[in-house]
Amino acid sequence: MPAKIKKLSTAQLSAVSRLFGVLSEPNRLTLLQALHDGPLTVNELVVACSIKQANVSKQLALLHNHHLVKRERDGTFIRYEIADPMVFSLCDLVCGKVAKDTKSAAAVFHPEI
Amino acid sequence: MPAKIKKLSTAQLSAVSRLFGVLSEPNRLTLLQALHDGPLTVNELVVACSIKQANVSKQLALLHNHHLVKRERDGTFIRYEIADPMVFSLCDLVCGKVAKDTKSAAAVFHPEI
DNA sequence: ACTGAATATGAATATATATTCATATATTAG
DNA sequence: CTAATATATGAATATATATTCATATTCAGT
Repeated sequence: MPAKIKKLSTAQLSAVSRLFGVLSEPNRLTLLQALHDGPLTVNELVVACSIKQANVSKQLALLHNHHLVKRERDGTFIRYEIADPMVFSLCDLVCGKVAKDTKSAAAVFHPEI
Repeated sequence: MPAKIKKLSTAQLSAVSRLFGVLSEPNRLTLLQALHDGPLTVNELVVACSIKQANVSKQLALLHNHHLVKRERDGTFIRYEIADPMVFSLCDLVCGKVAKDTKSAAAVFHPEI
């Protein structure tokens, strides 16, 4: 029997779901991943991720609104960086899950005896 | 300087984003939360969560496709339960993040000195 | 086989979100 | 102030997703 948990209010649930929503877009994950090793400017991200500049700007704005990245001006450049490394914990968990499911799906076709 | 990570392929990124997407919907989170304390039938979920039956069925199907819940027949009933408690780890992380951000947002209006 | 109850699903609609282009804003250098 | 460059944003479009209603399916009991 699982331990009791404090149930979230609908407001909390919608906040949580919104944050998950931010992570539910491949381009945004790509950007976060690119920022893993350190800060990058918008244009560096455009190049590194092969995403159009307008799109990069918008996705970064979204990530920034949700406090997942922070930014710092450097002349005409703006350097973005990870604001909360927690995103990587999240991605690790989900990634592990995905890997496990993929593996067991594969096992259906190649059962081990 | 953050440690190097193995970069995910675009296929992996899209799988990860899809799973986050599953968690990006308040009704689905409500259903998962309701299942936290143990298995429930579809109708019990309909009542507990105040979501229409057709919608509950569809969201459960989605959760099932992504191996987040499993089901078991019991006569005409179908009992759903959490398949992977990892979802609660995920929710805890995100919930903590949301709480922190909410708090610091509030601090803007009520700075401590 | 028929009935009633539980669950699932197709079609229609509404709503949100991503993407792109064109353009605006902001900053620095001259 | 002007030009050049980096970034952001508005408008338009395309695409996906949630929701609902009506109906189909599945199972137990008679």
